[in-house]
Amino acid sequence: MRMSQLLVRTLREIPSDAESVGHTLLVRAGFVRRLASGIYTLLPLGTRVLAKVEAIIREEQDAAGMQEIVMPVLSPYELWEESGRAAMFGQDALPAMTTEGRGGVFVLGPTHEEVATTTIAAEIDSYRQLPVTVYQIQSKFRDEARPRSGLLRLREFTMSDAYSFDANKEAMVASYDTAVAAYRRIFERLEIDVVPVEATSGAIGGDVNHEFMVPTTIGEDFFASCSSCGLAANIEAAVRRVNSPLADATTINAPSCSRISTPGTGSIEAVAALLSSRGVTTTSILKSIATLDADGTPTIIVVPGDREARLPHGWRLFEETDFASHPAIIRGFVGPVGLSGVRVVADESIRHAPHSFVVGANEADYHLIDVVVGRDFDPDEYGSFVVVDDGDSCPNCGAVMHLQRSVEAAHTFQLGLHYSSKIRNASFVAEDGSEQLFWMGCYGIGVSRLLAVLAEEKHDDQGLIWPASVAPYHAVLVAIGAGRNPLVVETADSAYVALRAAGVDVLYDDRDVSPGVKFADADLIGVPTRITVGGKGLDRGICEVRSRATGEMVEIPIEALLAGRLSI
RNA sequence: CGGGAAGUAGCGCAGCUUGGUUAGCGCGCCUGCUUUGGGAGCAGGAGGCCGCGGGUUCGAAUCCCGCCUUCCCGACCA
Repeated sequence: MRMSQLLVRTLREIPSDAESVGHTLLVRAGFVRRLASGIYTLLPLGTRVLAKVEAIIREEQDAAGMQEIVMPVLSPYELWEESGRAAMFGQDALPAMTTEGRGGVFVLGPTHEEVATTTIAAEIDSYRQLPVTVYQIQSKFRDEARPRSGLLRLREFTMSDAYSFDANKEAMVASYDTAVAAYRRIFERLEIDVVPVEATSGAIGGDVNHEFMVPTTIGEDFFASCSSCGLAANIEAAVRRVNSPLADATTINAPSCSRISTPGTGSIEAVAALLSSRGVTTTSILKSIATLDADGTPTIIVVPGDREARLPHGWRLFEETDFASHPAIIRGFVGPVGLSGVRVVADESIRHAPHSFVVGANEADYHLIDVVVGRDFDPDEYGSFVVVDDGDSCPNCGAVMHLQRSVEAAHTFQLGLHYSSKIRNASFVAEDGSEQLFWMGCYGIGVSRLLAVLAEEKHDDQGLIWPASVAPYHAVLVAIGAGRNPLVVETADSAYVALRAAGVDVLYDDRDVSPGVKFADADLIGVPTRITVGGKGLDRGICEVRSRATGEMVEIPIEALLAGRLSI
């Protein structure tokens, strides 16, 4: 490509809407432009990178036996009612992306489990046709409450999504492992360091699943990882080990519990402040959170006052209407003592606490003091119900865990029968002649997001530094003094032809601008190899070849360049 | 959805407090000349619904009200 023709405008100044360095560079170097919040156009350079990332994904998934298909962006609303996800996404998310068409309502797909299941169900009748894994690379639409950080969190973005169909659980696990292995190779080729972590399945459903996290400062996610055994889990799924029992109820010397007036203290901090004269701190208060568990059963989660409660997957916090229908539970003064008909679960760490606690009295403006766990209330269940923090103990080996800020680059799920049991006719005839449901898996890579991650992780003060595997061009040919030196033009033109003939993806900077501009743009855009042809070098029969990443520069004979070679 | 900030030329900004000539500056763009190995110089030029609507006023980029959009923090999140 001749740069004089390339649709690119580099910006010298920092765009006002860009916060992260990586995104700033993508904008300054002319890869992307914002159309609306969370909606971006990819200009030619950005498009080329995206295409190269997609090509790698295609190659590795094809090699793994996965087959590419193209499913529609639009899907009938009825399909989402069938799977139950119309209700799950709720009043806001799906309708916001719904289009009224002739003859029905169609959803702009946020993901494609329903469509994939329907598609495969129509094509596969027999176990003999299994296993099969299909994938597509396509736009997805999500009603993000808050798009952010450029390409990191978009309302419309490109995703590579794959769906596996198997005859039984063992086969599903095998397909899952195959897909995960393909993902690992993809990230290797992209030169992106990913950490597979255990995760929660969110709105997708299913049991076993992993996220591929990229540790980076622009991450909006956290995962906990063990410093010793390597266990890693998303913050939403991570649990901790509570070490050594410390005491039990019988050894605590506390008077029987009593009510105390605590007007207007709807928070742990307020209670601690009010009762500080009694030596009460946030750690001696129990935080009681009213929730509905995955089955809709009212459940109080009890955790130490200084910790954040972790809601297991599928649970949700009480809303106004829930408090209204459970009058015994008083917002701001929830407690585990004396509640009948309400399940209480507690974090393991309070089980053997060596002291009494302050808890909500389930009465407005009152708390209970001198509450002893095991004496005054007995949780129905103990578990790990706090959000893991830096320094907590690994549930596996007990070593210290650390939190890592990161971006979710991919997510893989073993769905089991989650969708095939809901979508009609998602079954096949098994070897024994019986009708069986598909065992499914689904897999997604956030392709657009990878550009943001790459830009953030691969740059220096001068600009972007693309890995060769995805760089928009392999090399940039810079002609110095082309406007006044016919020999430079002649040589550079010939080199451009020769390099292309040799299979080098080359960007030829033939613009009539100063050398400084050409060098600065070459660095900003981040093409891995820069070839400089100038009058001074021509006099000596050489040109310069420089590595963007290392700055290393070698001189090679003009003849080598004209033969399409970039080394001596 | 809660909190904060901001909308003035393609991009980045000043002007607004204290209303009043023709709304400025830098980058970019166009023309000419000079220049040419790390974002050149001189001269000339084009480009504005001052986010939108209403109000106050003789007069509004500037004051008041409403709305929209964008960014940040949080909530939420596949």
